[in-house]
Amino acid sequence: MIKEDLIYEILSVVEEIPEGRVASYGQIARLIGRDKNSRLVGKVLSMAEYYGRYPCHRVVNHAGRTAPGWREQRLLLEDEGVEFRKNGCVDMKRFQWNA
DNA sequence: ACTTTGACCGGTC
DNA sequence: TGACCGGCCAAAG
Repeated sequence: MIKEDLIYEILSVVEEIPEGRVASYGQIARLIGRDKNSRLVGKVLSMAEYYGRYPCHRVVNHAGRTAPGWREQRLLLEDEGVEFRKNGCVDMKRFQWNA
């Protein structure tokens, strides 16, 4: 089990990510004052569907890599205008959300 | 109490 | 970017 308050904090931040923008796990972790818990953020997001409808597809790792085993994520982002490089990574330089 | 496991991160080269 | 590496920390076994 993961603490409810932690889940709420993470999801409330994810909810703020604007369309056509992406955020990294570490970035989320920092925004909730837990800069060292980026891995937990990923864990929570992996079950985000269970807690409600959140734009969890706008979260990638620091290199701009999309989540493993989730092919749809890339399409969802492209629909919002986020561009990918040949290697399959988001162009963080241009699309990372500056909160 | 100890070990392993993750949708991870920041230096450094 | 990319590869390599040591660090992080809650959870589950």
